[in-house]
Amino acid sequence: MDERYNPHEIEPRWQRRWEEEKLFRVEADPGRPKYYLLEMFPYPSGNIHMGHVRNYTIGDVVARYKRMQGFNVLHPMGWDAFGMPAENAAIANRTHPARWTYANIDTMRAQLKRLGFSYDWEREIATCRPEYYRWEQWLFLRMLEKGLAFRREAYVNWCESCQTVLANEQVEAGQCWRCGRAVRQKKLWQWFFRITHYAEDLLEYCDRLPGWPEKVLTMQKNWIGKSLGAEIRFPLENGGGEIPVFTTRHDTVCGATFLCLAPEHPQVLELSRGTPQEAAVREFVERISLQDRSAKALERYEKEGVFTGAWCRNPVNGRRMPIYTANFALMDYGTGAVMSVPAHDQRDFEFARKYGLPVVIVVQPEDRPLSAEGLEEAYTGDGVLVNSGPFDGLPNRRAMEAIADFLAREGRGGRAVSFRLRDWGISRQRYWGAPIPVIHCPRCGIVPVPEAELPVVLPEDADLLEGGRSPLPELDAFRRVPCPACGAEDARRETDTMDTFVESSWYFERFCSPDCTTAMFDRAAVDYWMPVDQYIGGVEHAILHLLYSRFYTRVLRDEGLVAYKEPFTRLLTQGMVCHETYHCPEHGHLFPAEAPLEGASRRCAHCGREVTIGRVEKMSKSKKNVVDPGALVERYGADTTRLFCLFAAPPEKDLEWSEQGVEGGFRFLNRLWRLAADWLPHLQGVSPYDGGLEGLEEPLRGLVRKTHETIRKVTRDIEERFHFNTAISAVMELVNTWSAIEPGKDSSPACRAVVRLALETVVRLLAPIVPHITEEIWSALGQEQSLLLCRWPSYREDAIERETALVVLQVNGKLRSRMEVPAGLSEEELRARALADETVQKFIAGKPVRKVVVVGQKLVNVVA
RNA sequence: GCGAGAGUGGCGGAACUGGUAGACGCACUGGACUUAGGAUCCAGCUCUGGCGACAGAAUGGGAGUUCAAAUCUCCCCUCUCGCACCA
Repeated sequence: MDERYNPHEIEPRWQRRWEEEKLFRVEADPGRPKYYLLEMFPYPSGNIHMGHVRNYTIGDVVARYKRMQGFNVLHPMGWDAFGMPAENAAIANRTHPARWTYANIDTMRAQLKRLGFSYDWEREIATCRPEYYRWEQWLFLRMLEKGLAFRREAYVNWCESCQTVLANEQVEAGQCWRCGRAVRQKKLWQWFFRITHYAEDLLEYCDRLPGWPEKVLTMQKNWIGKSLGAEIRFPLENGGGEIPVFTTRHDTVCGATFLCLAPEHPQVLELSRGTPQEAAVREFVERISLQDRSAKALERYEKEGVFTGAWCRNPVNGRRMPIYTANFALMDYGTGAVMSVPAHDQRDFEFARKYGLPVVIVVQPEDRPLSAEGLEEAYTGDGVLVNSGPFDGLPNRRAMEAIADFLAREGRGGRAVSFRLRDWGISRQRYWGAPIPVIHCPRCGIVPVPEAELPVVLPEDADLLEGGRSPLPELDAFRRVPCPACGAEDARRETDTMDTFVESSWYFERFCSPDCTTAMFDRAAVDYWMPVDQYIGGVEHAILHLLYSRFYTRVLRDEGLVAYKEPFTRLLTQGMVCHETYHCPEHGHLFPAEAPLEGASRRCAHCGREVTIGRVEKMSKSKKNVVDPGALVERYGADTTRLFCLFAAPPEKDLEWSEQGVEGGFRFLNRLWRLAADWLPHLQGVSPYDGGLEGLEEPLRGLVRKTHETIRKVTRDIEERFHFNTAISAVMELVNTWSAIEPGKDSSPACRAVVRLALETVVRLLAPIVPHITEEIWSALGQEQSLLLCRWPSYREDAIERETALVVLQVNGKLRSRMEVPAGLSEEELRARALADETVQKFIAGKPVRKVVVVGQKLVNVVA
């Protein structure tokens, strides 16, 4: 072994060997227990960033660890390759999205390989390839047949700069999740997946996913947003018809004094027609629909509305109620109409006060009686019904039941459930996506592309148009097709493409049989590998990707294609990678390298001015607080990079990047290397010590014990909670203990055997974390087989037992002394020894001992 | 506003079911080796008082339960994340 630790020489060498010997390749093997470890596949944006490195390092450690535990581990990698950045880049660089994407994939694959991740590269997939998306199109047709895919005209979230529609899940605080531009409402014909069909099931199963973080499940539950309530239909005063309303407070129905319809509600314009209000309503509706979402969010407390000119009757007490249209009523939720009870709902209250509408109290709290005139805010608590005719005197909770029954009897409504979850809009007016396989025929309507004609290949010779518009609608070669049903020449192919979240909703199944040409996947392979045992990725996908995948899996199941309902048994959401931000008064945000440390402060490398050190924030290009993994690997190697990612914080927490911390990791590996090199000449041909503690003297005895204790600790830390940081520190402790023994000083066979055991253990425990340096030391020890094929070490109980115990002595709960006693003393014995202790005596100072608490072999507390 | 989570040395972070607070690492200080070292090795390192043994205080703040609280309960403060007119 070389004297110097040189990662740049050893790392590529081992990577080559792993690849040549195909050590990462796996096959389904029903005779062996499987473990499917998956990390969220990346969008091929051009370069691997620190977030990827962290995510994939965590995954790689688990994959390698499980492999050493004897599992048949599936650990694949691929590319979420469709999407808008490719189009933007294509325009900016005058290239084609496909060329840009494939070039990025090549770069990023090389970067991943350089980090030594144990992927089975023969299973690599890119979702933009027709062999992949043809099966997505195939399933789309099945969904179409079943009504799970459908088309309707709807108000959709429209992003002007992306020139496309966004799903509700893709709108964050009124802004586009991708570019940040304010989203506005636009009415368009769109394709949807009926995810609401599974709302109840998706919600229910949230409680059957014990391996998922509580936080993610809570987010999903809130997103699905089930509420129990009632539907109440309000008959219109003039002529027929009624307006259905969803409410969770049907107990307050007698306090409803007016109705509010969403401005987009189909009946709004109809109701106002011919009334003096017609013009005012039209103007209001127009104004509100032009408002974008963020403007609406900002004006959240500015309630406004207009009387439509129409009236309805309260179906319970017959009260005559004006119908308004109001900006706070959402077409998206419930029925798009609200019964307004100003006394018991804050929004309705504000609205009523603004427009001078009546307030009627129907729920009286027991402690303080309310009056309609004196009311300063809505009362939303419980109480007893008043002003409610036959329901007066009922506690409001019970009144809910009674009123629901009443409504059902009268044919005016009844119990109802409402979900917040909307159907998933999957149409994108984009080019770089999977084509939706249907044809519009003027005679036959929507005609599915015949299965034999799949895939509908995205034409790769198209050039993008100015503003990023999709070329597909103008590409006759693509768009003009004869109708498959009637042969009409003037049929037109659908030019919308699918949301890229569709591709990522089933890629984990495709990994099981990536080359399958006859179906989405090979059933036997999926039966063996799926579901994913451990999924790892960022929390940012807590709703979008994870909910869509759960939905898609249900579709596959109902199609009889898979046997399970949930795709991911365990989920780990890793924290973000953060870094300090640097800001120069003249040059703005600076990269870490542009703000070198000078003593305690930092100066701008361009102008020498002092740099303000900002808060620690998520690494982002715009703030320039990024560290390039490539540069890091070049400087320290892959092992150091991996080590620091794992050591700096437990995986679920945010990681604060620190140059000095990386340096520390590098130092540890150097130290391990040197120690190994120093000992190696003494360990040739020596077998590792395999006994218990008998017959060993200190310090060897201590080292053997520490070795076995470390195996136990590291195994638990990885197995139970993926706490690699504490696992690594345990190994560091073992190395510290070992390094106290000087090489060559004690040449006894026992010493050599014990040290060999310690070294081999360190190497095996660190193998999943820093695979290259450990392989190198392992082979220098004379081992011919790769560490990858080596089993995870196990510990001996009889090497961990201690013959003495350290017992802590407290007086009145305060630590006063300690004593070393032979292991296995009785409580009586411990109590006696504790009371006899000099320091304890001093602190009880003659006071009577009231109580003595003995805790195991660890602690005695004397209460005096 | 609603929901979830988190506050521990100069810093990142340890502390299993309440039982030695600060493992491990970084930074810092002193020393050794050295032409030199930002290399390596040894020692120290929560705060206050004391030469010292030692004593006192301390896990965001305040109360409480307990022989014993970073850990459990209640109130308050701060921060992060998610949802955001959801009827």
